[in-house]
Amino acid sequence: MAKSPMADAATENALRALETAIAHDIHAGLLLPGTWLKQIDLQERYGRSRGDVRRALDKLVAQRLVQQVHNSGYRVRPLDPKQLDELRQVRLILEGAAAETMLGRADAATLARLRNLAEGFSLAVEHRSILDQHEANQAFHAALLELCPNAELVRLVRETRLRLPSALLTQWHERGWVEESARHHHAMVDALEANDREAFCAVVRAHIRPSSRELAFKLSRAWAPIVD
Amino acid sequence: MAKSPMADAATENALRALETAIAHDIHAGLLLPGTWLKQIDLQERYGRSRGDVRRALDKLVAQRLVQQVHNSGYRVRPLDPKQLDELRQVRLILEGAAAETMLGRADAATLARLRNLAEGFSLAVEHRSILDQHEANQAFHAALLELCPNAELVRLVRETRLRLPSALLTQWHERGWVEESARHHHAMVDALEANDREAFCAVVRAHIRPSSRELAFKLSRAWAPIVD
DNA sequence: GGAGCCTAAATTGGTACCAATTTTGGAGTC
DNA sequence: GACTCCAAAATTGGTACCAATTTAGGCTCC
Repeated sequence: MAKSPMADAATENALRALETAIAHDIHAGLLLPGTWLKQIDLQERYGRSRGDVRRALDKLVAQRLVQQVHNSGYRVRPLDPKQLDELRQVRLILEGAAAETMLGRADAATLARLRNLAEGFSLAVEHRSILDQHEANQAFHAALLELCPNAELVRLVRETRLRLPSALLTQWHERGWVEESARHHHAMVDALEANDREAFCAVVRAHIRPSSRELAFKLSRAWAPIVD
Repeated sequence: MAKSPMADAATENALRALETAIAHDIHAGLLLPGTWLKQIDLQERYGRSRGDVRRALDKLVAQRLVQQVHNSGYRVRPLDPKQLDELRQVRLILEGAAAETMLGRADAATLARLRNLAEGFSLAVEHRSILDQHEANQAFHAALLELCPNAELVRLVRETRLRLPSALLTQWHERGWVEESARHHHAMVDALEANDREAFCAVVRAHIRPSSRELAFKLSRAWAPIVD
């Protein structure tokens, strides 16, 4: 019988789906940093076999979103303040560099789509739940990243963003931050449309800027330091 | 009985060791891009159980050094020219940013050590095998990276470097390249000692500069494109 | 009443086995 | 002689089982 790409894609997607499902729940704040991820619980929660759960957890360990302790299992990785600050710096480096590559690459249709997504986030900020805001924000940034021609850079940006518990961060930030983020999004599209490199990069950097030091402290002081 | 950190470290190191052993053989050119990594072969070659081999290969897949094809197994990931060029750009971004953070951080002892390693590479270039040159080069850059205070950035730089088949690259480059690399190393230490930011960053960038386009073509044309 | 120890349950991690799929080798046919 | 088809061997990937370790609960002793 001939090869069956359908089945291949199905199993591959199934495994990837579990991986992203767990990651999503971590980002949504359902699984807090420090939580122990018992294999039996995950197996029931997501309706998968234990082997699948183990493989997915191993992937998440490789992504540094989850930590494995021998004979104790997997836990959501608690980030210490130093690490959060370092990741913020890495985001500045990577997303700043990615921004440089995006100018002059957006056609009218793309600009319209980005405007739509920016407006979607603005609306979510006003009327919807924090989770919806999170989704809208991710949608905008995903669309923005598609402008970057360097696929490897895009992958690194995505992975780095995935390592920060964004849902928790926005939730705990000062009130004005989400509104400012919405303004940033519109400013980014404006700068892209005007092909203004300086302005665009400045906004991208400002978008990452907020210091998460005191926040990181709140997030981390309850858990033991990481020793890997 | 009390916890046994020794045993933990042992098993952990054992797994990591296998992972790095395979990665090393890939970089050394013993396992060429496109080679199928049969689990039985690896199991015999490194004297490990099949489970260990599978876990190590999964790690390498996560590092994008190895590719997994369902029902066909694992193969050394063939890089296409576009990807090599993109990785070169990412190296410029990351190592350039890392260089910015290194200035004013090297004390006399560290400078002496770096000089020693730079000289070690120069000697290897003149008198030793390509494999030794590769080792000496890695030793110098590992020591240099220790100057960067951002651990996350250091990790990214290491991972990105590990994704380029350096042994093959240096082997096939034009004759003068290794000698120029050796000069670069000395120039880096000089700039660090003089605390000359401009010069240091310029050398770091020049060290990555060589275009690998025609080389990438040679490396990749024999194998099918990557479709993940 | 509280601390310490010991037993039992639960959880993890590794190994062995088995089914599914691909590949290899050979026989038969055009 | 070359191509096709079929069967056997080999390899992969998943599942189930089992040992090792940790954790929880209860009992005893101080």
